[in-house]
This record gives sequence, C-alpha cells and structure tokens, in this order.
Amino acid sequence: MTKKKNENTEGQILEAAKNVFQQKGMDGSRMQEIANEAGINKAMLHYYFRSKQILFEAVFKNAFSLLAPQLNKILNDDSSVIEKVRNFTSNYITFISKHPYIPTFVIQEINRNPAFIINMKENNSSFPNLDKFKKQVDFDIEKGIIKPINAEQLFINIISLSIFPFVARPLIKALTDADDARFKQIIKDRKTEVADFIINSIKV
Amino acid sequence: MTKKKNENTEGQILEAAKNVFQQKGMDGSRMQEIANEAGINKAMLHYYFRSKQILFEAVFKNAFSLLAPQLNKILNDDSSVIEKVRNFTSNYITFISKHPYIPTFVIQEINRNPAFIINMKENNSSFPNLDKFKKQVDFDIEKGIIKPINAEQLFINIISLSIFPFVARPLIKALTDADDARFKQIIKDRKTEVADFIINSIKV
DNA sequence: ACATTTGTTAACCATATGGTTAAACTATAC
DNA sequence: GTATAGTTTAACCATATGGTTAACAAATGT
Repeated sequence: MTKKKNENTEGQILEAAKNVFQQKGMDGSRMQEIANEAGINKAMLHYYFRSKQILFEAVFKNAFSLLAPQLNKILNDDSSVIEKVRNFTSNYITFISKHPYIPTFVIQEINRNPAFIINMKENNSSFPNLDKFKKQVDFDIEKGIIKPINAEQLFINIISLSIFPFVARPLIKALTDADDARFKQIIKDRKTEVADFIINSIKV
Repeated sequence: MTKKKNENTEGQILEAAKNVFQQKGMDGSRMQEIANEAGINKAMLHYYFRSKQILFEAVFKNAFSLLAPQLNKILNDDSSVIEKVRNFTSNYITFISKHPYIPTFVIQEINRNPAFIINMKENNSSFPNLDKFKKQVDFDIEKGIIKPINAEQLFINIISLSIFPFVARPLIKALTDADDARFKQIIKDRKTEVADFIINSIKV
C-alpha cells in the first residue's frame, strides 16, 4: 500500500517548516519559503499538510512537546525541592541553549492564539501539573527546610529566571553590552548561578 | 502654515496603530485594520506615515521609550541596591500591569528585527546603561551589605522576575490553572514577592 | 475674493500569497 | 506488461495587501 519515491519528504517538510516558523512566526512565514527550504514544490506542502494552519500546528505541537517533559520532570519526580531547583535550572538552560528558538516561538505563538495552549491542556494527559510540587514545597516549609513561600510564585520565579534570558536575548545583549561570546558565557554561568540565587533565597 | 480640519488625526492614527500592532505584531497587522480602528481612510495612513514600516517604527519607538526611563531610574539614581530592588520591582510590575502588551510587543519585535534595538542604542543617548549599577553592587558587596554576585546576573534576574510573567501570561495561566482573577492576584502579590525573593537571596 | 496649501476620499494598481488543478511520473500489485 | 495507487510538478486562480492617484474639500494667507 505504501508507495514512496522519497520516504522522508514529510520529514523534510517538517524540518524546513520548523526552521522557518520558529524564526519568523506564523504570520511572518511564507509557504513558498518553506518549500524552497525543503527543496520541493509548494504544492507538496498542501499534499502532505492540507493548509498552512495545519502545518504550523504540527510544528508547534512538536516544539511544545519538547518543553513539557522537562517541566514534568521537576514537577513530578521524587527529589527534594532544593535538588529539583538545581537539576531543573541546569538541565533546562542546557536544553534551551541547544534549541534557543523554542521558548520564543512557543510563547509568541501562544500569545497570538491562546487557544493553542488551552487546547493542549485539555487534550494532553501529560500536560504539566503543579499539584505534587505544591505539596512538596509546603511540606519542606513545614519541616523547616525552606523559608515560607507560595509554591506558585516559586515556580514562576524558577521558570522566569531560566527562560527569560532566551526570550529577551537581543534586549539583554543590548542592555549588558554583550557580544555573542559574552552572552554565551553569561548563559553558561547561569546554569549554576540561577540555582544558587534561588536556593540562597529559600533555604533556611 | 499649520492647517487642520482635524488637529489630532495623526494622534488617532498612532493610537489605532498602537492597539493593532501591539496585539498582532508587525507581520500580523493590516493597514486596513488600523485605518478602520482609527475611523479613517487607508490612504490617510500613507499621507501621515509614508509606509507601514515607518508607522510601525513610530509605534515601536514610543513603546520602547516608555520602558527605558523605568530602567534608567533603577540604574542611575542614588538609592542603595536593596532599595532599588524594592522600588524597581514594585514600580515596574505596577507600570506593566497598566500596559500589559508593551513587553511582549517590544521583545517580539526586537527578536524579529534585532537591528531595532541596536539602532536605538546608537542613536539614543538615554539608552539604559549598567555602569553605575555595577559599581554600586560591587561596592555593597565589599561593604558586606550583600552577598557576592555578578551585577549583570543580578540585573538579569531582576528584569526576568519582573517581566517574564507578562510575556508568558497565557503559558503561566495554563500551568498554574489560574483564571484571569487569580492571575491578577498572582501579579499583585508579585509587587512585593519578587523584591522579598531577591533580597532574601542577596542580603547578608 | 481667490489662490495656495493642507487634509480627505474613492477608486485603482501591482504584486504577493495561500491554495487548487490536471497532467506527468514512479513504484508496486497482479 | 499493464493497471493501480501514491507522489511530484508547472501552471493557474482568487483574494488580500501595501501603496498610489486624481479629484475634491477645507482652511489659510494676501
């Protein structure tokens, strides 16, 4: 049943679409540019993905599915709050360094169409959930391991410190007078700096 | 010399353009929609602002010029580092709460075209500068008022914690299961939470 | 008063863009 | 080998979009 001159045309399209969409966003991307990048005819895009919207959603879901597991890890594993902070910030910053377009892309497109994430939440059973993390934070506070803090606020602080520098990269480069090498170094330092900063703040 | 049937047509255009551009971005915005929003003919846009690009830049510069002074304040006034952290986080979060589209808009468009901010930096003598803040941090560290920390990293932490929740609002709402009212409350709490969090971390 | 400058509009234009079609091509099934 | 189903392409289409034009309206200078 399955015929194929080129088995991975669909894969080439997704790879090309990822590159173009993640750099230019849904509105700024052109089907022709994606076709060129994939080295194929524009009509092929519509053959494999009926519309720009459908192709875009495939790319978006794929990008989001790379972020979610990282969040679940910190939220649901059994290490202590302080261990989690150290592991998560280091792992996340390392991960995003390898895929620097993802956070900007995901956040930008969620802002453009908040229905995306609402949909994701409803239809994705592995959508990150804070329940366990909250309990753990409250437990550690009671045990006197960490200072009192609202778990949601702590969570927001953790992801803000980890993600924002990537989202605001050109802004931060301009404000700190950093060239590419210096920015890279700043990010590298943050793999431990962020954890130290948070732990200093919450540790008793 | 100055004739005017309608003195503030230009102002109406800028207001309409601001609304449309800040919600939909450069690529997602249509000149026709801006004209409709302003209640005028599309040709008028080109009469007052030669092109979409020029109109966009007027809106962008205006938005950026609202953010910069707030940064300069923390960077250049004479209060102590700890006072600055408290004042800045509270003021900034209050300010952005009133203009929630600005950070997303500015960051998104800087990412789309980093030349914007490089240009801004070169041609704007009041572009925020970290020199004084750095000296102050180093001085306070030496005096033993705050723990050792790299001033740039501290600065990045401050703006990350203050700005990110606005940029990632739909994401944070989904992750924390917050409705609009709850999100508003979380932001309100952050006006003091963020300062407490930072000061806990750096105070000796 | 009337000429000149400024402001405003409707109609128009060229091009870009997402999407479609019909025909050609390729691999497999029989 | 030839029918069949999947794959690929060039040409095409309708519409949207940024921008222009030419004529008209209102204000101002003299």
